[in-house]
Amino acid sequence: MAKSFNFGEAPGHLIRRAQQLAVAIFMEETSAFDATPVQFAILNALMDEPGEDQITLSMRVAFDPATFGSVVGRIEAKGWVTRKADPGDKRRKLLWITHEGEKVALGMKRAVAKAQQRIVSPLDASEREQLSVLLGKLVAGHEQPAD
Amino acid sequence: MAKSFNFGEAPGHLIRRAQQLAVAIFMEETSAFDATPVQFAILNALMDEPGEDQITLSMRVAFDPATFGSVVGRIEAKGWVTRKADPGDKRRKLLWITHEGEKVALGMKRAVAKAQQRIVSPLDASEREQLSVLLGKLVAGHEQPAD
DNA sequence: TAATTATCATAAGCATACATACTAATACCA
DNA sequence: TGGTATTAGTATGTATGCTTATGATAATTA
Repeated sequence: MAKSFNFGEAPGHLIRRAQQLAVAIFMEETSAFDATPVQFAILNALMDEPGEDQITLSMRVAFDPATFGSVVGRIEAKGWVTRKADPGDKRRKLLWITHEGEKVALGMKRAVAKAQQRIVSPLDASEREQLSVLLGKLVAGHEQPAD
Repeated sequence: MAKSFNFGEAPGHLIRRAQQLAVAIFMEETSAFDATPVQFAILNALMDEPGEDQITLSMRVAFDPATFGSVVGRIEAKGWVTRKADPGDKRRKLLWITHEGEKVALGMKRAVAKAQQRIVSPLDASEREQLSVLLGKLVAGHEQPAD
């Protein structure tokens, strides 16, 4: 009986490794663009919901609100989004994707799709489906309950 | 046909969410200890392979070697590990877990095990097994090939 | 053996994450 | 309506994670 905990096969470790791979592949496929996964996700979400405020958007894409502001600051500096104060609630800042930002996001779509495919490429079609279902269930199962 | 990419169901996004959850649960379960997941993993690995050098160890636990040094610096400051220059190869620094560090790691074992269980708690036994197999295959499939 | 190349480690810079604290503004409630 | 609780956003500090650069040391090769 080993003293150490068998970390290598623990779900937490496997998930972390998978995350490492996913990010690396994403960056590789989208290297022609100057955007990180998080930045793409924000642009992408803003195409669906232009004019959304930061907090709502950060929750929709499951990002930490505190970090979110600085990320938005970076893509704002690149001219991809615009921040405007909400006239009705001066605390809120509403986000709009610019023409330029939309062009970037649309241009990245193909590369992102390919990255997603590459991530699961070691698995066959049936296994990919299983993995999605299992991860979906895992994530959903932790969302509601205060466990 | 939506303009945006459906990020929410993409494997990359699900993996990121799962990773968020896993870290959060880990931190919750081990909050009584002053160690992060990465720090625990290093201590844990050092119990199996005392006297290993940083590069070898960082690869064994799949961490970025560049970051690894600073993490080790932090746990060294806590008195949990010791760094000694390798007399045979002055480039290398060998790592040893201290008595104190071993006590911490052993003390955390139970909490870590519970965290790992909680992570997969939304799944039943068969699903947990499936997830491990699938993630294992995913990770292994990306290890060798220069794809 | 000298020159080249590879390796270990650290440093610096950028990009997440997350907790906490703080300001400003809004909502709610007695 | 006055006071309190919430909420949006930012700031701060800590901890990863990755890339690139650099220094020191080894290993290899011409």
